[in-house]
Amino acid sequence: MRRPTQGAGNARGTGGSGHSRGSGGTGGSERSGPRTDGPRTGRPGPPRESGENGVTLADVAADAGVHQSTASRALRDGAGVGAATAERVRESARRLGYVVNPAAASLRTGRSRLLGVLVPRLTDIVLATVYEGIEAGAAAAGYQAVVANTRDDPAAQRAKAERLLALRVDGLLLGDARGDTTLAPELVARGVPVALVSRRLRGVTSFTCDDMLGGRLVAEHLLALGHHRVGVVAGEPYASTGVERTKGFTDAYAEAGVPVDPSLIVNSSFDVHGGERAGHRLLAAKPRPTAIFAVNDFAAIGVMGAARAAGLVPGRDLAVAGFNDVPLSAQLPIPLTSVRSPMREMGERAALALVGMVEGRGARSRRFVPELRVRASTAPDGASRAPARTTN
Amino acid sequence: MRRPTQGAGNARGTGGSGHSRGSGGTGGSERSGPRTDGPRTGRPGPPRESGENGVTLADVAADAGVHQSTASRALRDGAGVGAATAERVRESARRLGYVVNPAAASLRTGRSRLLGVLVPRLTDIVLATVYEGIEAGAAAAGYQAVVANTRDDPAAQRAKAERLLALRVDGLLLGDARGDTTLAPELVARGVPVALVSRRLRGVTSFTCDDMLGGRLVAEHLLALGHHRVGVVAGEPYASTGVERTKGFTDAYAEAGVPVDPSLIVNSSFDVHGGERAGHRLLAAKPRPTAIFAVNDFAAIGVMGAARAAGLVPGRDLAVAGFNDVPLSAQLPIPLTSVRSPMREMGERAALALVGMVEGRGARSRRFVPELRVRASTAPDGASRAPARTTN
DNA sequence: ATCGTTCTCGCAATCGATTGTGAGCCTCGT
DNA sequence: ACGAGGCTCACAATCGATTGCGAGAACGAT
Repeated sequence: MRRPTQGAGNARGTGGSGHSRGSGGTGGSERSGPRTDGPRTGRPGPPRESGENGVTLADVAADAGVHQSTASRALRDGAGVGAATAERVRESARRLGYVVNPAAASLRTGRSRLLGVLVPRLTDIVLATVYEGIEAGAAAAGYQAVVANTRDDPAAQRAKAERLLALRVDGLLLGDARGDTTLAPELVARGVPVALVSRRLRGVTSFTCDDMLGGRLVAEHLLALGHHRVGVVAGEPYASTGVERTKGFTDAYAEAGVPVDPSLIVNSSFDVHGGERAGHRLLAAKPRPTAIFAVNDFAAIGVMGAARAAGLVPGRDLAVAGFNDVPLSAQLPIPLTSVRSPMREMGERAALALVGMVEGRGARSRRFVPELRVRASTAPDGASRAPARTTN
Repeated sequence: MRRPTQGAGNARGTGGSGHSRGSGGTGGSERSGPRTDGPRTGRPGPPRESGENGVTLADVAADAGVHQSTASRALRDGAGVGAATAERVRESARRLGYVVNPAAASLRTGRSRLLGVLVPRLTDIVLATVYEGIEAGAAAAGYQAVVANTRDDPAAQRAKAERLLALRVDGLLLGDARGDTTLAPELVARGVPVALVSRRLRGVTSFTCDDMLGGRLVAEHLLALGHHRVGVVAGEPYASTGVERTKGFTDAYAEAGVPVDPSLIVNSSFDVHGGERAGHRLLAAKPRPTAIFAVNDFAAIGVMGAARAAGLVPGRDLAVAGFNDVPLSAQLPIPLTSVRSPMREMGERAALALVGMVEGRGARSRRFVPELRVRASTAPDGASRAPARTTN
């Protein structure tokens, strides 16, 4: 009795709910009835299976006995479609194993539901963890994340960003923002929805750890332990993470009336090797520092290696603290004192926020608060002062 | 002011190369000539900017003064298009900043140039490294890789695979194949181009390290050092990597007439924690083993931690060997003996091979040969035998 | 000078999903 | 009972790129 439209078997053995459709299928005309048979010159062959299983929206619509448009609406928000009809369509879709073709939808809507993500390198467990959060956040919002490694190389960043944009991602999440580069602002100026994770940049919404605070926490801890001559392995100068962790640390020391000797602040790469090199340099300083703060756990591990090479036992002869608290840090032979930052959550919130921007809801930057994790690598400075007790 | 459709200035000052085309534009009729003006009910509004910058193939064609089809061919392989014309089209595309819309192309061709990748977890540096290779290989072939973490959970593997398939990836690269699961074979049966990386599975083309050989290399090394009572941290039983490394190792020992005590072979997760637990168990064995082979570097680090906790110095009181030779291993306080596997290359070749399968060229499995890296963590067994010299 | 080949290029039809507009049909009020 | 107002649904037109087929041009051969 309802929409006569076409025949299309609907073989469901449902008993009642009589939507029998009066006119019946008239068994014939496959296509949409009367058609101004237009000029029929070309004879393009069909490309191939549509997608996963070849089931298209038209198939679902035919099966449910409704028009494609109705089926489409029913499968989306269901607005403007009767409850019963919607359910029938959903059932058909389920039974037929229908899966929307994102290419078709994207072509029509102009949105891909893809989020591009740029990271220095996924082999850096910190970024990998952040990415796990991004993936989860994106998925929760119905988006798919697509990552690319840029090795912190400006040219690669630009190239990968364009590549992702060519893929028509709806937005870009940058985990490799550099203070000495203009890529991020340029993208924003171009109207591309952009958000930063892990590293900050003025003028671009970002989701980061409160690195200044993190650095300060370490400083306060070392100060309480009586360390007055301290070194800092500061990371790369173009990354806000290292810069701000260092600043928070030195600010706190300065406020305590014990300014950090500038010559004891050295830059480095964020890996074990970089930390090792920096460690050697710091340990060769005239009065040797009694504690070293590395802005990254792996760099801290490198520092511990350098200490050993110098015949020092980390935690006894030299206090060492890191940052990020990667799982490995707590399992080290000499567990590493570190600052825990909610990496996964940062990624998740960043992804959700970017989706918000994409969908017109806008978003505000957010800084997550870090927590100090004291372990064996930082012990009271046996030489200069009375050890202060710290609740572990 | 958008696409000029017809005439379109083509402001190029090119002089000759007379491809004047008799009929010329005739500047008139917008649409395709005669048309049975169909009923014109709906009046759908334009969705939005097409993509990156709104430049479409039609714009390029108009700018170059050719038909879309010609422009399309010119920008692709250039087959069937005059050299001069092709160059002119390419120039227009370049100047206008044209970028193909993958959604449109995908819709028409049925192929997305997307490669789906499944890994247990990107926070595992081994897989992250493999993925770097995959990304590079895919990019080199003009494809984009899309990863998802499955945490080695069968349900998640299935869910993520379907998700990726729904995205219409052209093929799937599995880095998390489990021997106790049928997902991979099922996908193959469904006709989905599938390749495995890192782990193997009978009947599915894979790109792996020759893990048996790797295990054997470690065994030979430890045998040469005189270790007769050895333990194995074997990893997860569902991963071919751990299983085969263990088998290669025990086979070699058996062949040498020194079968490994089955009670000294314990499974474990592939991380530090797992290695630590397994290490404790092994070190509690009646006659304590003098050497332990962990099928994964992180597990080996855990073993070293367990050794320390037991008052043993790795490399002196207990030989420890790992597998994969991640960068960290060589930088450890006590550098770890490990087996180097070409992780990045494996990923790259796997991606290239998958592309080959997608494009109809097929591909054969391949096993990469590993290399032993001897370091301080394995020293001659001071107790039982005369140390054999090994060329480092 | 005429005919046949080989190239080039334009035509128009898709691919599958989305959506503004308007036409039915039902319900409810008076 | 009849009209108004609401809901539901169908129409058909896109989105942008690809492609089989055929027409026309250019060129060589006889």
